[in-house]
Amino acid sequence: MKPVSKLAIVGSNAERTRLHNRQVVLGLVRQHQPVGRAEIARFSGLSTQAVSNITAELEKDGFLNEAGREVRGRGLPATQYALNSGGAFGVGIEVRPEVMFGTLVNLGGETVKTKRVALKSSAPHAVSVASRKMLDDLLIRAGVKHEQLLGAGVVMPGPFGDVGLSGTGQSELMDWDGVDATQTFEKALELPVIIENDATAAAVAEKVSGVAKDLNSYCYIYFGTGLGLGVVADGQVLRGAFGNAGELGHIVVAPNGHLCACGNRGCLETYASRLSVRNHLEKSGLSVQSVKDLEKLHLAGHPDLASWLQSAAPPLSQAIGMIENLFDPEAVIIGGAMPDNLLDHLIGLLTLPSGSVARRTGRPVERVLRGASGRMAAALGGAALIIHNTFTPRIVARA
Amino acid sequence: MKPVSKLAIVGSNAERTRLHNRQVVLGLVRQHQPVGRAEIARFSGLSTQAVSNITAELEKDGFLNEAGREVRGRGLPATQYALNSGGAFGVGIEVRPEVMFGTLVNLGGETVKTKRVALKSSAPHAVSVASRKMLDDLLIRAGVKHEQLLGAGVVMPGPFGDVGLSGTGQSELMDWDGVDATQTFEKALELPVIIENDATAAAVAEKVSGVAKDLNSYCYIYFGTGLGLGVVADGQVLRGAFGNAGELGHIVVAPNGHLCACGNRGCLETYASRLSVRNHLEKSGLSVQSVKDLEKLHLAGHPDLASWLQSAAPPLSQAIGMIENLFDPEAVIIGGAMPDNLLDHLIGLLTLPSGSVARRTGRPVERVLRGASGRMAAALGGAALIIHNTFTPRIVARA
DNA sequence: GCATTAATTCAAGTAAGTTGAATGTTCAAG
DNA sequence: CTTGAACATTCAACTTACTTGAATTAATGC
Repeated sequence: MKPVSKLAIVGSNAERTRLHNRQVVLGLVRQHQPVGRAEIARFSGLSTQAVSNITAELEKDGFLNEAGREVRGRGLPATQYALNSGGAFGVGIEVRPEVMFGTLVNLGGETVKTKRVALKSSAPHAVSVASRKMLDDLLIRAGVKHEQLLGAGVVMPGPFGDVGLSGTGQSELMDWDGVDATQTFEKALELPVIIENDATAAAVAEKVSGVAKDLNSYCYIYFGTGLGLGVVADGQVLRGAFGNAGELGHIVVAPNGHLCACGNRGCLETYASRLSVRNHLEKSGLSVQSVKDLEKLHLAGHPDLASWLQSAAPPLSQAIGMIENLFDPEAVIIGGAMPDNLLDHLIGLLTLPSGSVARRTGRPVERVLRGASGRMAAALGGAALIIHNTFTPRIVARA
Repeated sequence: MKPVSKLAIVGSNAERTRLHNRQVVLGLVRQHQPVGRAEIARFSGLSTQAVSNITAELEKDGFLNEAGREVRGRGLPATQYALNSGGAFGVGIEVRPEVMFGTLVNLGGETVKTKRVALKSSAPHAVSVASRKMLDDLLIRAGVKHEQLLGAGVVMPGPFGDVGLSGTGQSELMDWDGVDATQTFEKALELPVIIENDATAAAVAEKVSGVAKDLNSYCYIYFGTGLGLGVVADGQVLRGAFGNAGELGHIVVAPNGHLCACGNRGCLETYASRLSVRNHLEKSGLSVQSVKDLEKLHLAGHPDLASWLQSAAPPLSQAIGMIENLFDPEAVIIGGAMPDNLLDHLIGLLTLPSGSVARRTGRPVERVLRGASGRMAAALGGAALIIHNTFTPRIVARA
């Protein structure tokens, strides 16, 4: 097991200051583009001169482009700047036991190319070799050079480390125990790599190109193999001391409820998850394998699916109330490997508790939103993590 | 209602860099004292020269003291530095409807003086005037000058803003609606002020002078008027988008369970809180007002108290499992306005779920710890927030 | 036209960190 | 006992990146 994180915060210097300010400026341009430099200066608290220098550097590096001039009232019209979407890219890679997804996303958060590769083996060497192959293919098809990549976000099944959920029957990858995944992929891809779980990645995907664009604190309920929760608080990803935060599936919502594979009773996952739909439908002899299958059943208005929705909504509502009370987010997003219209239906059935800190007047957004990234959410999220990191300053620490 | 936080991250410059590095150095000294400058340089990544300059400045400002020399093997013995506990102080103020507590805490986290004042009125003007009076009294009794104060942490009953928990019968303060509490206290105390809720304050108190000294990610279950959760993640306090994160009391632990004042059923607060003990004991005609009363009953081994403990432990265990799964903390701390031995007893009765990400091998600390700050936790926490802020760099943002 | 307003650039100034050489101290080997 | 290696510290020169104030440019309004 990893030792308790001895988070050591690192000192700053001129170089790191510049890095921070580049991120600040880039983030402000993303948020307000097209925008002039004087305005960026006002937002950031930097001098116009500093902003000028930084934008010049960012333009030289291909992150920004001039975007006309804005004449508004008197004075010299501002030269406006906008993100140069095609200037840099992030790769997202989702590794599952039998398949791997890849996504190439540009600075603007737009998906440029995607790829799906079947995996013969989920062992480290096989996966990392396949990932590089996939990356090269994506780059060639998109006409993007390796130097334009900011990094890769790899989404792998958690929980990470030596934890107490091993009996949950989660389809973990083989032979990755004790392997430094970050290093393995960094070597194979020749890129900086971030390893993340699906829920967190999906959450960040919504920030970069989905419904969370204007949110800074929100939670994302992810229907994956299990049920995960991705948390973004004040723009920062919440990982927990051991990187396993957001294990929503094994929250107990009903003492003495359904028996869960983890040994406990009443886990949320036994009511609301892909596993639970599948089990529910199997009782009627229906075998559902893919998202498409579910979508068909839902469009056909199958009664067994409807009854599952009815049974899933209350526990999920309860969990959302809990999340609202604990995290006080601007919104809760629901998404993942489920058909959009099924999720919409489910959201419609929720009865959110009225006694929650989230029940305030004049909310700018709905309490519950449906994720916009569809079933590619995780892979897209991997790339989004990279993009997000280029825009978001954070305190530099080392283990 | 406050609008959705438009978190705007601010640019950095040489001055802010120095501020950051001062905090880094101060934090490292606190953690490793007594410690030499070369060692601080290694920990922080700064050059020895920079560390020398910064320690000199910190010594001049009264934050650090030389603390002898350490001879270890060859080479010039390092001049060691340690915190100058008496060099600076933080004030903590807990405001309750009828009473106010004050604490003066030094840089080392030690409580120097405390005071209790009855409040005739809980209206803004009366409270702020009384707070200044209390502060001045604390300073005189402790022989501390106003200039030595780093700031004040004021703990007030939440939830803040216009939220949906107003029907919970929580004893809120009068006439504070729409009042800018921070400004009110800053004016009265002539100090920088942080407003915080009791649970978060108590959590930080444990970091500064309690059982969380070596923890960076942990949660604190606070028995106050209600039941709150303070969360520290990677050394940073989690507040939520509207400052109301950690509303643990109204988490539903039993669908269709006890009716709660908030209108929902099965809230954790109806099982495990001071309110719930009081109600439980009232059924037998016992009236418990103070912590002392509870302590006496517990020492006497009163059967009704024992039965409450038995009934409170399972829902609380469930909640802790949930917290572990969602936040993945290094430990969960339990404390607040309850007798220590009662809490210890309660902790002994917990049956923590085995299927939790917290159930890992080789844990350096227990999963559940009892808070060390006793019933002054909140007021102490207010001061601790100030001290903590002196040691902890964070990304500067503005609304 | 001419004053006003505002963005931008220029040039000089400043704060703070880094680097490499010099200076003390201590231990250990000869 | 002397000498040199190992470290912590300091000194002085250097570098980076931000700030400041004046100059420049380009609109608007009268």
